[in-house]
Amino acid sequence: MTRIDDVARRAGVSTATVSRALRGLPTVSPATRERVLEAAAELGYAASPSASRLAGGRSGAVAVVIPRVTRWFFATVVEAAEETLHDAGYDLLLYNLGGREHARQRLLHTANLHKRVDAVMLVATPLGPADFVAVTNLALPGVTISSGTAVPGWPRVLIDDRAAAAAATDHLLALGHRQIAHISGDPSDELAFTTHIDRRIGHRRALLAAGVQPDPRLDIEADFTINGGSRATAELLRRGPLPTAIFAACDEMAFGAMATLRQAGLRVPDDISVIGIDDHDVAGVVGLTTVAQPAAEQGRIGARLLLGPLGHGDPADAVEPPVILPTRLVVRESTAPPRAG
Amino acid sequence: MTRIDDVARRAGVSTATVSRALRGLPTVSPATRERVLEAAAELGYAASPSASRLAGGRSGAVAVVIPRVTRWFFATVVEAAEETLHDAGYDLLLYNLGGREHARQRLLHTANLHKRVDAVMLVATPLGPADFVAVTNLALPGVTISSGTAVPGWPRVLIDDRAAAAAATDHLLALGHRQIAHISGDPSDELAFTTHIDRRIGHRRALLAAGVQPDPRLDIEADFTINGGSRATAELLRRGPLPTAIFAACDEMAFGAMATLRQAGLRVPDDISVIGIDDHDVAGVVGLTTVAQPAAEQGRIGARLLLGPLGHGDPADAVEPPVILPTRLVVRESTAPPRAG
DNA sequence: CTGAAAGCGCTTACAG
DNA sequence: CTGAAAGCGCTTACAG
Repeated sequence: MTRIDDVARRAGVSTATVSRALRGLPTVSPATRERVLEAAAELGYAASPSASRLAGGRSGAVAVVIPRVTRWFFATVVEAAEETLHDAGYDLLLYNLGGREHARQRLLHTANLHKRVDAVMLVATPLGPADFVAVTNLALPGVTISSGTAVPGWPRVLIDDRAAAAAATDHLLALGHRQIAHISGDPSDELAFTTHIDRRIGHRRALLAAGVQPDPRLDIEADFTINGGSRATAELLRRGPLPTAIFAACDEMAFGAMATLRQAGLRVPDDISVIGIDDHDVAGVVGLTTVAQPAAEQGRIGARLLLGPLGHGDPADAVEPPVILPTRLVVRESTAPPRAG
Repeated sequence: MTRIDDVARRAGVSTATVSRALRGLPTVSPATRERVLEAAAELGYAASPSASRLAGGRSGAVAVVIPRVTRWFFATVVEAAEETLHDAGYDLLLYNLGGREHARQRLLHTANLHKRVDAVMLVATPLGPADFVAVTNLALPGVTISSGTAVPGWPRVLIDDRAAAAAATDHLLALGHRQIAHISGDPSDELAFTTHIDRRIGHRRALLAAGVQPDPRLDIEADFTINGGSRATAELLRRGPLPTAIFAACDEMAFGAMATLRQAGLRVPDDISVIGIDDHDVAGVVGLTTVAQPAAEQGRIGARLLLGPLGHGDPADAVEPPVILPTRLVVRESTAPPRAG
């Protein structure tokens, strides 16, 4: 493998100069820089990230921590972040927690992370008090996406989950629905993964604002997957009373709800309306009405905010107040007024 | 940060011994090992991957290269591989090519990759002749998933794409269909991403075996996404003649087809049948008949085959002939006999 | 603007 | 079974 001294020899300079020239430091004469770049290109040289990290502290990699790549929102965030990061020359270490508590522990409470990466992107990752301390002690730049709690010094990118949920519920209310079921996360699971909590709050507020008393029997929890939405809906059907509409806290759960309703012989929206949040790629296919959120944009903006402190960003990207992205209601065919009677 | 000599001091041994004890080398007395492990635990020590890589050559990371995380198959493969890899103590570097040719070039033709990772997992990644040489020169262990061409010395995990496609077409033929459209990839795009080529071959062979002459007007290309499937189907409707069934080379394109048919006022399966390949999570939701392939298993097996050469695997996992996983027809509601008349 | 030298934190022969 | 020492390939003060 070509090393830095191969380049140095070829360019007739010291390794220190090669290092400086390649990293674009200003303290190199244009002529020298040219010669170095040429030699490096001819040799197909690229600095060893390990050696760079050891000597200089920069690893050239960013950790992206998500709950599950197989969920639409997270895959979309990762895809956008990946492109931004790689374009800036950073590698992406993917940590898919997958609901495994030990995976979260291992990641957060290990000295390893900050020896490996220059920055961290935390996507909807629950942070208990101990985790919070661990993350803070990381002393790494970071960004938080779709996360209720703020990490000191880290920018945040998110949507207004309460407003998004309220918009969904308001849509159903405006159609005349009063028996509206809500499928969301486990309400007792506080941690800092506040998405489902905020969505539930937005839903209830919208209900109360319209003079509708929330019915606990219509409030059911699931795990934000299609299967979870199916099971929750089956439980809803079993339990009674039958709502006239279902508001699922994410599109995937709404898909599950639609499937289960269909299997139960109920038509959407004739018998029951369904609405979600996300605007998943498939939403258009099944005609799901939803509150769209910009997932790719959250990943892209998050990555850019990370690059700032790493010296690769546009200073204009450096914001302190949270970046709150807009959502919008997308009406399709899964919602309609409740049946008369 | 705690370093190896902190642990050495605390355990009353040399750094060499700490290194050996922590990596489980046999040349350490049980008593000493115990003391070292204890000291390391108390200090929360974890070796710096960069230093390890530099000194010993192992980076503790694996590169996973995929076309697009946002597609079901790839997300599922990545999720399974991630779990297997992290459980073995390896980090996962994600390279999402995203159809960007420069991303592929940069990745494959850069000296960087093998300075960063210990092994490579290539998922459905096209390899031109030059790429092929580059990958071979990497001199890294690797595995290939869902890829037509073999890299010398790398195990392969895949399904029999021709058989899977033939199974789909056979199902339609058995129902009585004769005008069967096929939506797949660009037939002129050979590279080594042979998935769509093999699926088309399987389809045509099934047709011919049943005495049906393939109609070029019913053969249309798309990009394996939902939108691609929509557009292809719109084109099919425009072009005529209307087929009685559509076989999409992946479920996502089938979803797009279903959506477009619905918008065109055509009912599935009454007016037209649709079948896919994958068994995407959503397939059950929309009642799509499909040929299921085990995506997570491909990721899991691929990761295990990678761990073997890295000294972490079960030797029993070391196979040379390609691992060909079974597929199976899953009949749902999107296929039915063609309308009489 | 450039170079010589030290040092980053490990692992690996080499001795014993 | 254990340790002293060299070395992995860079970057960074420190000089000049």
